[in-house]
Amino acid sequence: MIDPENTADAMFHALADRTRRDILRRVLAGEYSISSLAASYDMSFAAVQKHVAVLERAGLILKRRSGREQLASGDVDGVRSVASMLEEIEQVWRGRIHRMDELLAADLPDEPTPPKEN
Amino acid sequence: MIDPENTADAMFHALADRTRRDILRRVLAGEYSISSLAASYDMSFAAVQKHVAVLERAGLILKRRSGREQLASGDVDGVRSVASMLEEIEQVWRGRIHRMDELLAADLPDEPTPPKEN
DNA sequence: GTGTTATACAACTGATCGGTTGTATATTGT
DNA sequence: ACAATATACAACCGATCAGTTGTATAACAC
Repeated sequence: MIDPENTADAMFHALADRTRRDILRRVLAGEYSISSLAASYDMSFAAVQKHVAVLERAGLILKRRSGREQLASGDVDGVRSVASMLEEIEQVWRGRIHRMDELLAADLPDEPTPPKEN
Repeated sequence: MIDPENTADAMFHALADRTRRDILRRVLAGEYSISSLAASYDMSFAAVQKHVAVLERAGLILKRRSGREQLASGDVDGVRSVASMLEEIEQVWRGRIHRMDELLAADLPDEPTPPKEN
């Protein structure tokens, strides 16, 4: 189950909810117990607990026990791995531009390439 | 409906499905009709059509009519705007580190940097 | 001990999702 | 004119989702 596509599914799904994105921002700024997080939202404790579980399963946050509290903190490496997935996707587009450049170079063999793109 | 949170919902949701991510990679590499895309997947034409519609609503692809065909191509600006959302989220974490540094600096008021000399 | 707080988890519900089939409407090729 | 192709869209279905309530357990405070 280390399939990167499954990981991508879980990460993008976790990010596709604004409450979860808000929780992620909070716990990236500092450690929060689930109760203190739950106090910030107009929904039950159990609902917030589920959101935290989704973020944890996606590898976007880490939990640490401290007595009876469960402290959550954002996992910046998880966020970065999502960013690198997007970079890979964008790289496909750069490949297209590159191929277009080569095609133009073949059609106009004597033209020094004008500066391109971005 | 220019709420950036709604946009984020739509974009992350669109990316949270591997078939849609695969379609996005294809149409970032070049223009494809919906039929030609549909031929690549083991599902009905209508299912692929729905995936393309989700990607289009999320602002990740553009469609262009050509006769009876609908040609889809990836919108790299959409992909980049998702990446910048992630950068903003990661920036929250950088803020935490920055505050931690300031706290350490306050505890050690005479050491601006930790040089190891002497 | 009692009572309160923090968490975990199961069961339920309405809404949305990802897929299907079927039908309708243009467009193209003959 | 006709048949084949490309798309659009509605209706349906099982699965998952996002929320709820309720119950159970463990760690504090007194």
